[in-house]
Amino acid sequence: MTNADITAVFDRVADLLEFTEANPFRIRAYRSAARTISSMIESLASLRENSTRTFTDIEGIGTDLSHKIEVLLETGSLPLLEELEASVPPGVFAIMRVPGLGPKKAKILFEKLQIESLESLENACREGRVATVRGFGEKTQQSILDNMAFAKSDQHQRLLWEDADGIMQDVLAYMKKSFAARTVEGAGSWRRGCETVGDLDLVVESDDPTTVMNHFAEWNGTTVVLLRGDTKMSIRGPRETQIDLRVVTHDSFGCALQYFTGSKEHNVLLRSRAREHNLTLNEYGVFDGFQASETSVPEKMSVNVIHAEKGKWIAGRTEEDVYKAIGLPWIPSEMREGRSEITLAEEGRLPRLVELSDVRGDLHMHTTATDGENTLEEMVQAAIERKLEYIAITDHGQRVTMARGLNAKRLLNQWGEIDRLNDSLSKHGKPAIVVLKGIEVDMLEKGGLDLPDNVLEQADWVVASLHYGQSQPREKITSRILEAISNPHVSVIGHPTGRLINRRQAYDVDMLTVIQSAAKYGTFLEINANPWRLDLNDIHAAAAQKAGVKLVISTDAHSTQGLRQMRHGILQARRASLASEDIANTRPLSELRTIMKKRTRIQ
DNA sequence: GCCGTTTTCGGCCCGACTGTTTTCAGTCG
Repeated sequence: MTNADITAVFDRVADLLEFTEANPFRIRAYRSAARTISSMIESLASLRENSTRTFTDIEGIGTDLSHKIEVLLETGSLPLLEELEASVPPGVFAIMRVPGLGPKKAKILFEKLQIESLESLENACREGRVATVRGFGEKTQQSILDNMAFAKSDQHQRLLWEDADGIMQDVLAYMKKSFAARTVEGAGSWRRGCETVGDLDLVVESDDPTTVMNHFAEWNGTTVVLLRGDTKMSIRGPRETQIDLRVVTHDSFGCALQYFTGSKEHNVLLRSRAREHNLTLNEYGVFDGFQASETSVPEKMSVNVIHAEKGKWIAGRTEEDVYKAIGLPWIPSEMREGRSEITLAEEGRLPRLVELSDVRGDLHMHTTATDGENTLEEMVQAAIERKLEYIAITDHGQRVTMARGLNAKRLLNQWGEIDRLNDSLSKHGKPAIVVLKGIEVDMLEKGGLDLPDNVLEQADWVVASLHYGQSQPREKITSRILEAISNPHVSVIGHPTGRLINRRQAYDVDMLTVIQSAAKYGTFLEINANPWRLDLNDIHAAAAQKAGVKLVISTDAHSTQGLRQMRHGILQARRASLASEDIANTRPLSELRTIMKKRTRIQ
């Protein structure tokens, strides 16, 4: 069983436990363990065989879950899961896809009306039977019918960050036009720079929530208002995306932004930490004591204070204030995943994360010589306009026949063109840009590369990628990649796992071994900035950095527009807690060449 | 089900909104 299999089992157990009135903290324990395991780079199976560590050394795994992992690795199944599957009717999970129906209501509907599919639920609503059940009413019945089409649709894939960003920029620009809105910020997984985004979150500072919410309702992207209270409102917007708005006062803005940025796990840790300091943290502020009196809350907060907190208000205007109040420096939003960021912050070891402006070169792109849309000259011109100091032209090698991949003759011709281009660029002193002679070679199905070493040795930069035979077994794929890593002419492994977000799984590769080998040979690993790829992902990139591997963030641009995708790779690198010094293409070209020479000395 | 220098038992983050109640449970984030 792989880590992904065990993650799936624990998540499934948690889902099923929701129906059994189990202790919610027990459910949380399964979810938390699943999350931790899914973000481990080392497989549990190999940890069991090779390591001196035991499963209980893993945060959130105690004796019970440790034993269950043993059973899973040994037998491939878990008795608890089988018991639960037998006791929970299949089909209730479909019912929970209706907004507003959770495990409790789904269970009641099954027990009272024997409903276990969306179809039987729809019929029961049309016949008025749902409204007769205690705890349900006419409004709930109508709401279920209204949401039936949404629940039946399987178009609920999370948006790519790039697509979410398009919607976010539109709605931010629109909300900033509201005269009642003093500050408008996007939060949630968009602000954390996640690969994909489920819904969008907006936080607005204002003393006049009604006006702000009216403005929101009138946005031309709003298709339906899902709910609306005094300070909180949700709409469905473009591409069926839910957009949540919270309106808060000046004194609460930092806390609200922090809270709605998440992640949930980060917030739980932060609030626990606040309690340890005898403080309470919520979206309105940091308060002295667990429970205190209503009187000392600032008057400006009166709108929000009805249910609330009572203690002395200490902080909340900015995120910096909030973190400071609980004894921490501000933590960049991309790091807030509840992994190790709070410990790093505590110990003053937060890295200065890499920024787009640190990037000096782009080392993976295509031209019309293969499957690019723009010529060599156009790509170079676009790179100059983006103020890059160097680029590598890396068209496909000959194996990629669909892209008219280059054989040795055509490649050498292209390199001749690049030589002439560099000459003309440097005719009047220091060139605006240096163009490296590169190639994206293919790691062949049977092993080896699709161009010979005597050609590759003439290259400035070689990307090795795997495009064919992606369904080969783990050992075979891994050995193809290890062979390329040890090839002295290969500079970097391109999109090392091959996954396409929402479209194609990563091929099965032993990433721990790949990383260790890349560290040994000084071969770089790529963070491919294409928004469908983002490959390596944050977990792998962080593990690579820890192992001493240098990373390269590349656009893999197939057009001049594609060069703009660098920002996605930067976000991914920031999620991996990477600093500028971890990224090879933030170096001046002379330094990059030095790092590359170091690796040839290892041979 | 996990965790621990106040604890091996008794905690575990916190609040808005809705619909259904007649004071609150369920859902969601």
